[in-house]
Amino acid sequence: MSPFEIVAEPARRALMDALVAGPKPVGELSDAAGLSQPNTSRHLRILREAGLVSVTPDAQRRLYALRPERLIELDRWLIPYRELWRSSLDALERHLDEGS
Amino acid sequence: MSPFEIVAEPARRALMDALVAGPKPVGELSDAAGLSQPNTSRHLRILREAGLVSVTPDAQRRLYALRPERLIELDRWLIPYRELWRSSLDALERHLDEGS
DNA sequence: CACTTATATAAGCCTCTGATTATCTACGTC
DNA sequence: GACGTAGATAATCAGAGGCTTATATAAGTG
Repeated sequence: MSPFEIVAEPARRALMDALVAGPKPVGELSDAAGLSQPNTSRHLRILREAGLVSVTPDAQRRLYALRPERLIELDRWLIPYRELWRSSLDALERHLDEGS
Repeated sequence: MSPFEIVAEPARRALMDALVAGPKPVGELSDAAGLSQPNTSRHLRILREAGLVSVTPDAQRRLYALRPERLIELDRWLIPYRELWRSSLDALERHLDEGS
């Protein structure tokens, strides 16, 4: 599954956003993302298989952590578009500066 | 439809990629993206409704052009993750520099 | 005005995926 | 070793979305 598809799902973005602050067990992620426990596990599994999170067992809990490297692909795809919107924003700015 | 979902679809990324070079009519987009004509029209409609492309009639043709502004949302979402992978890449670099 | 080209829309099918409910496993505690 | 907690998995269901085929509109061309 491509990072694009992974990130398309709001539930998964919510989980990832909750992980930005640091590793968390499933229970906390479930609460933070407002997902049921099984659903949380399912999406975490998808994230894990896509290489976007890692797991380390901690007694009966599992600590999930972000592995953001695969998002670089997304970032690289954005590059040409970024330049486009920059130039259009620049144009707008110039337009405003002219006071016309 | 969120930009995340829009961009999740390979066919739509192909269309957008073809538009980076500049506006194009449907026929060229269809060829460039390797999509059937109706399918091309369908995805272009989705892109249009999401505000990612604009259309200007040109006789019996329709010229589609990129409107990349809405991708800014995607870019902003990436910011915290970008910092994470930067720091991990930096760590790797330091590690290699140490020659250990 | 018939014909062709360019594009849009409609209908239908099929697959994929997300959510829920219920169950199973593993670990810790008393 | 019974019980409670944390998490994973299975089964099922429902809905969304993609692709194709067929048809419609609209604008040029003879």
